[in-house]
Amino acid sequence: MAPKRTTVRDLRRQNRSTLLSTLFFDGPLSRYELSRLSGLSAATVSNVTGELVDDGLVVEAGSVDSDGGRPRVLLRVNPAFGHVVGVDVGETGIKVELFDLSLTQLAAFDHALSPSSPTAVASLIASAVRDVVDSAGVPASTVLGVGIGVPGTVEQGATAVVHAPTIGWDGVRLEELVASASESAWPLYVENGAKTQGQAEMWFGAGRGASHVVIALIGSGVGAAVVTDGGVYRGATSSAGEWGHTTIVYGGRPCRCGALGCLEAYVGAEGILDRYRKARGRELPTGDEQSTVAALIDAAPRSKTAARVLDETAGYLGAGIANLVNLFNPERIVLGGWAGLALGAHQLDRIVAATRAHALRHPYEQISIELGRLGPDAVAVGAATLPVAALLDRAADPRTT
Amino acid sequence: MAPKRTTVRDLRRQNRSTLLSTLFFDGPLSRYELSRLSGLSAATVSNVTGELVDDGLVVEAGSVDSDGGRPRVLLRVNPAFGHVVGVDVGETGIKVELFDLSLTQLAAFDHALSPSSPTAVASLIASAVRDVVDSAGVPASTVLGVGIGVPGTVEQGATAVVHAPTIGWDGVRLEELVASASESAWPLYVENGAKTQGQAEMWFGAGRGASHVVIALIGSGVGAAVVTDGGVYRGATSSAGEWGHTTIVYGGRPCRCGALGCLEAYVGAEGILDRYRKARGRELPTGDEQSTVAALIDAAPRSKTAARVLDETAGYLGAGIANLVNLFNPERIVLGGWAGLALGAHQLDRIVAATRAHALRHPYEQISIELGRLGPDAVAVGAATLPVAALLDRAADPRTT
DNA sequence: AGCCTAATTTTAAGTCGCAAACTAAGGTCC
DNA sequence: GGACCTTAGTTTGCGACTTAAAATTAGGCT
Repeated sequence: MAPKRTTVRDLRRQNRSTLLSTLFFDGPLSRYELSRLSGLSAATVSNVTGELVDDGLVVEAGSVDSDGGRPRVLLRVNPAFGHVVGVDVGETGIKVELFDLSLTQLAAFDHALSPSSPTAVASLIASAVRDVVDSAGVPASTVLGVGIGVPGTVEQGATAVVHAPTIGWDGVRLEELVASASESAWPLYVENGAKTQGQAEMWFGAGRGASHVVIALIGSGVGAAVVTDGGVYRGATSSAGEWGHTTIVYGGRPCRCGALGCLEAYVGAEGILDRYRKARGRELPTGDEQSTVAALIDAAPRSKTAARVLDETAGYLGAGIANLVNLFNPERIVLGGWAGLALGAHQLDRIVAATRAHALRHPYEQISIELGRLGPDAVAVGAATLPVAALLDRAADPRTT
Repeated sequence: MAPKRTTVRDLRRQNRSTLLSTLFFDGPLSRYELSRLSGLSAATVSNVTGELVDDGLVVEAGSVDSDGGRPRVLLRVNPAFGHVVGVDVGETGIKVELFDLSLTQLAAFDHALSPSSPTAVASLIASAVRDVVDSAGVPASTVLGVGIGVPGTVEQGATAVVHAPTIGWDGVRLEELVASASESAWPLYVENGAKTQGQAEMWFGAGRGASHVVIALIGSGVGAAVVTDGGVYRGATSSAGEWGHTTIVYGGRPCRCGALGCLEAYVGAEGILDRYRKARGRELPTGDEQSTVAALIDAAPRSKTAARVLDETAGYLGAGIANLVNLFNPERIVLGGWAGLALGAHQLDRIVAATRAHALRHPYEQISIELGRLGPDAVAVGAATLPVAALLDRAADPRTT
C-alpha cells in the first residue's frame, strides 16, 4: 500500500515522456501547441524538445502560418529513429511484421505451423525475425524490440511464462527460449494476443480517445482486453480479462475448459455452430469454421432455424457484454474478432438490445458499442506496439551514451 | 491518452505524501527506516519529516535502541491533528461516527429513518454530523472532512450524483443538499457504500497488504468493491463493480432490477429465502431477513431442503466468484456483508470448491478466499477513510498559511 | 573522561521548471 | 522600404528540490 517510491530527475523523464507521447499520438504539433496540451511552460517545452531533437527522436516537419506572426514549426516523432517487430503466434501459424516507429509496415513474413514444441516455435520466431529485418535492409542496431502476441495467458515476471492450452503449452518460458535461439539481444515483450489486439484497437482503431474500454474478441474462442484508465488491465498475474470462461448459464453447456455454461460455449464460433448443428438435427456441410459461420449468417433470411440460432447468440452475447458493462463501467465496448465482426455486421441491433436488457440502466447509458476497425490481423501490430510503448514510457532515457 | 500533465514541486508533495502514508499505514517508524522504505535519502527524509512535524501532522513517539549507536527516534502520524466523520446512509437509517486521524472512534450516533425525501435525509445528516462533533467536544476547525457512504451508485463529477433505486433516489445531488443544509463548510466526500466498506477492509481488514482484491458484499443485495493496483476501481462514471446484476443464469429468475438471471436473484438474501420458500412449498416463519437466513442455516443439518438450498447457493456464489476471478485476476477475494459472512462461516469449503469448478486453473491458483473481518458496520469507517485518503494524497499541501 | 557506533542534520553541489526578458520571423501600413 | 505589430521560440536568473558527503548528536562501553 506504500511501497518504495522515489523521485529525482524522474521529473525530466516524465516530461520527456509526456511530450514524446503527445507528439506520437496527436500528430505533428508546434512547440506552442505542445505547451498548451501538456501544461508545461514554453521554456520547458523548448528545452525538452531541443533534447529530443538532438537525440534524433523528434524531427521538424514543415511549418504552418500563424495569423500575423512568426510561423509555427511543426515537430513530429522521427519514424526512422528505430524499428520494431511484431510477432503473432497463432494456433495455425506465425506472422512476423516489421514496422518503423510510426508503425508503418515495412515487411512481413508468414509461416504456417502445425502445433510444435515450444522450442521449435521459438527458433522459428528467432529466425523469422532475423529474416524480416534483413529483408527490409534495416540495420540490426535500429531495432528497438520485438513484441510477441501469443494465444494464451502470459504471466509477467522476471521472465514471461506462457500458458496456452489450445496449442498445448503449459508454463513455457517463451522469452527465454526465443532469446537463446537468437543471436541478437533485442528486448522481447511477450503478451497475450487478445491484449495486443486490444492495444492496437486503442491506438489505431475503435478505441482511440477513450480511456475505459473493453475490447471483446470473438473467434473460435472468446476473450477480452480490458482497458482501464487508459492502460490494458492485467490484474495480479496478467491473466485478467478471461471473459470467455465466465459463467453465463449456470449448469449449462460444457465448455472446452471443463466448466459448464461458459460464455464461450454459447458465442464462440464452435459453440454457435454446435448449437446450430443440434437445432438442425443434422450435420453441417464441411468447411472451416469461418466459412461455416458465414454460411449460417447467409442462411438466416431464409432459414428459421438459422435465424433462431443467431438470435439466441445475440441474446447470450448481449448478456455477456452487459456483465462487462456492469462490472467495468466502460465508456465504450468494441466488438472484434472475426466472428464478432461477422455477428456484429448483421446483428448489432439485437446485440445492443440484449445488452440493454441485461445491464443496469446507468452504466448502460454511458456506453457506445462499436465494431472493431482492425480485424484479427491486428495482433501483430499490437505486439509491435509494446516496444514502442516502452520507448514512449521511458522516453529513451536521456543520455544513454 | 496524453492529457494535461505538469510537474514542478509536485515532487515535494509527492514525497510528503509517500512519507506520510508510510507512517500512517506502517505504524511508528524511525527516520532511518523511512528512508529505507521510501527509497528517499536520509537527508530528504529528515527535511520532509521536519516539515511534517512543524505542521503538526507527525509527532515523535519514543525511541528504540540501535545496537550500539544513537537510538532511533520513532515518528507517527499525530492522531489529534484532525478529525473525520463517516456517515453510513442505509436503507433503514443513518449512522454517523466521529474519528480521530488514526480512525479511532470518538463518538457515534444512530438514527432510524423511514424512506424519506433526499432533502430530509440531507438535513438529518447535516444536523447529526454537527451533533456528533459537538458531543465529542471536538473543535469544528479540526474536522478535515465528512465521508458519506450511500446504498447506490455515485457518479463522481463536479458534484456527486446519487442513484439509489432501493431508497427511491434517482439523480440526487446529495453533496449539494448536505452542503446547503449545514452551516459548516467541511469538505464532503460521497461514495457508494460497498466501495467504502471495501476500502475499510483494505485498510484495516482482510485486504491489508494486497493490491488486487475483490471484496464481495452479500446482504439483501449483492455488490462488490474491486481494488486494482491498490485503489478502488471506479470505471468511467464510478458505477463499476455492480456484480450483483451480472447475469449468471441466462433467462433465469427475475431480479428486482428488471433483468432475468442476475446473481443477486440467487445469492442475495431475498433470493435465497425465496428459493427456500419455493423449495419448502410453504411460507417461512415471519421475521426479518437476517434472522430468517440464520434460521435457514441452523436448519440445514436437520432439513434436507434447507441443506439443498444452501448447497445450491454455494454453487451459484462460487460461479459468481469465479467470474470475478476470471475477469479481474485478483490475488485475494474477501467475502463480506452479513449474508456473505453467515454463508461463509458455514459453507466456505463448498463455495471455494464451486469457485474452483468454474474458474480457469491459472487465475484460480493465484487467489485466496477469505472472510471479511469488519462486518457491515464498516461502511461508516470506510466513509471516514475518504477524507483521510485525501489528506494523505495531497499531504496537506505544504504552506496553506 | 574518552572512544565507538549508528542516527540525524547541515552543507554544498547539481537538476529542474518557470516567469520574464529577449530574439526571430513574418505581415502590415504609410 | 522602413517602422511597427504580432506570434513563436530561446535565454536568463531564480526559487525549489534531492542528494552525497561532511558534521553533529546521543547513547553505550571501558
